[in-house]
Amino acid sequence: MKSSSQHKAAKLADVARLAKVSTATVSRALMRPDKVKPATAARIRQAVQALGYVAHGAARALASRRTRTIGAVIPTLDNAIYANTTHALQKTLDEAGYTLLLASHEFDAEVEARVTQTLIERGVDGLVLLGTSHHPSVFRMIDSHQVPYVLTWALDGSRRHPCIGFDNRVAAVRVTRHLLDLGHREFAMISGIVTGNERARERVEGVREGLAARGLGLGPGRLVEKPYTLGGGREGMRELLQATPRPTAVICGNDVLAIGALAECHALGLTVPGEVSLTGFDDMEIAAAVAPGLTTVHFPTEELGGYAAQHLIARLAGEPFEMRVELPVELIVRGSTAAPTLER
Amino acid sequence: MKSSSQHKAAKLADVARLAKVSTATVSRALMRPDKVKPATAARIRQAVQALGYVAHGAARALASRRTRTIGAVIPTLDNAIYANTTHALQKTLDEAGYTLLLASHEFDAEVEARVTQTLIERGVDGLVLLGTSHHPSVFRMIDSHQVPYVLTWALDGSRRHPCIGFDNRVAAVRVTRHLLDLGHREFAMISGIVTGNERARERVEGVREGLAARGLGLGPGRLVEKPYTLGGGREGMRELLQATPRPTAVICGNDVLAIGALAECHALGLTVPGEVSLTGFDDMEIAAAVAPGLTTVHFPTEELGGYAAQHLIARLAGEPFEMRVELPVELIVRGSTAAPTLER
DNA sequence: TGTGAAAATGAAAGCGCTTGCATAGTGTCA
DNA sequence: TGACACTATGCAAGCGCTTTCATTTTCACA
Repeated sequence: MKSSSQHKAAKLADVARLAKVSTATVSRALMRPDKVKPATAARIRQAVQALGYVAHGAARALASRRTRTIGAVIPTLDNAIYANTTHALQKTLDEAGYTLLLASHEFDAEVEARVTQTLIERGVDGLVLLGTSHHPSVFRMIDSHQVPYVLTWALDGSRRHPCIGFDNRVAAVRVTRHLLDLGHREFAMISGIVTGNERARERVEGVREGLAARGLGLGPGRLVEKPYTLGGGREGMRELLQATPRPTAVICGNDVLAIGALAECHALGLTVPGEVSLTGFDDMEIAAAVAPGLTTVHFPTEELGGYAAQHLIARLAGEPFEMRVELPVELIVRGSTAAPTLER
Repeated sequence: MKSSSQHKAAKLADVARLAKVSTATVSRALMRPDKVKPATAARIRQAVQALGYVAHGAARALASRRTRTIGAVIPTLDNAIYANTTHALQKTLDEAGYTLLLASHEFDAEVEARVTQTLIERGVDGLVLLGTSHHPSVFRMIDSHQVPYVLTWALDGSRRHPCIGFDNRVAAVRVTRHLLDLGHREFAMISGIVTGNERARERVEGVREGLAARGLGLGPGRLVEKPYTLGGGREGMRELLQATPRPTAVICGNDVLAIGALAECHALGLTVPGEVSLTGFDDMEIAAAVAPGLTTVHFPTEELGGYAAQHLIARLAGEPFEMRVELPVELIVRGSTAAPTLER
């Protein structure tokens, strides 16, 4: 805690000198220990220890032309559901010796393009993108720098991009059918903002499709778009309640919106599921803790993170990889949905 | 989307050739445009555009000995409260041309030391650490590499480290006093895991201090330690309810624990605040949305992120900086606390 | 139009590491 | 014990950029 402060950080040459070998050998001892005689390796390890040597990442990256860094661009940190995926991603990468470089863009396509450029500039070896819709310059940059990448959370319709994700449309169909089967006929939806977010869009489409199959639809004033916040959910609920006849089933674009909507129902003295049934998507931990429990769709988000990491790790190691992986989704029925009270 | 795929990424020399200037001039045009004649700069800009040139970060870092990267080590991504801070941090850094390198350790001190080393290896220009307790090797590495850093969320008692944070102890005293003033005498606490987490520890100390001032204390069986999850809160609540007399006021280590505890009360048919008053810390968005609203302590977490960024930006620019900034906390009283029902 | 100072540019030396190739050391088998 | 096949190490050439220093241009003013 004192001596070291004076000196500048040790470099490879210092270690080499102390261990009485060349820098080449030290480098090898650090990168592929099996290429070095055990005795030498031990001597080097000692020197590293003694000097507190830490490799200079930039120099290493420049010389080896790899950074052992993977970049991930996510919409926002402020959503536990991405946190799950990101955590699994980080963990799996870490175990393989890669570092995760994380960037978020708060649902702004321009910002996304900028941070992606920054990541490429930082020399990431691979890139994890969330969703399938991206600023054209994103794909252009990826293409011109030949950065291996994988799209996540959604499935690429064009089948041109490697992807690992869920079928959000099917998930929405399933929720809708559940409500239809309970007897609901008056539907409404609080969607997330669909601009540049095909996950949100597909969920709306799925609901429409599910309804259409029974000759129903989402009439005017029956679909509102709100940011993925509790406030958005409350506001959305308030707006939907203007319409007559009042919807008996409100499908929310994710659990956060649904819990906001639930809070608003409580505030308004509207019983759930008595007067209105509510559903979400994502199955966050809190969906089970609120009262009543939230009917929602479970997405294996951690698995997703692990798979995304494995995909890139395999690719970077020159191994074969899947172009398209679809993960299963599951409807979770809890207390927030029930048959509508027939009183008309 | 086609031509570029063939070539390898353009480098500085290619731009220089196309613009008919030296690499030095291109570099200057990119770094300090004012040092280059406008006409030349325009020509260079054009060449950059035409080639889709993106600077090689590692080379740049190696030559300039700065990465314009700041590292942040946070306990977990899976907590909206850190997401707030992190987002503000990222935003402020971004505006100053810095990139945030984020790492989490899931409350494991060994992992924290490892990721910190990785960040230093990656050559971060500065480091943001969360909390004041860290593995000794963390400070050793920081010290030997002379990395400017700042501790956040808590205030360093030793006054040796630059820090920006809150007085968690005082926050806890305030909550305790509020409950005492309502007339509570039977207290219990669900704390977060205190090992290596002085924020959690200080909150416990604050509660003890607040109680001691009125001649009370936290008896055996009245303090449980749980991880910061909803499940932790539920479990904690269940355990505390074993004791007799039953506590009338339960102080939770953060809002997540409190909401878990609230859910458990609902499940057990225990009314809040009728039979038991509940409080949290952090004032997450959801604290206002649950029913009843959660009494908690608000911490200006976004401000914290902004300040931390500014601190490092100033320092790296050679400007003066504050060694210690304390941010104010505020008690937010909502519906989850009330006077105890006197029935003994 | 000539002069000197300031502005703009270029040449070249690294930044700290990896890695291909050459060389030295080690062990094996006849 | 000598020759051969490895294995372990060293040498030195970059990786793509920034930056110092020297040189050339430019421009204001006389």
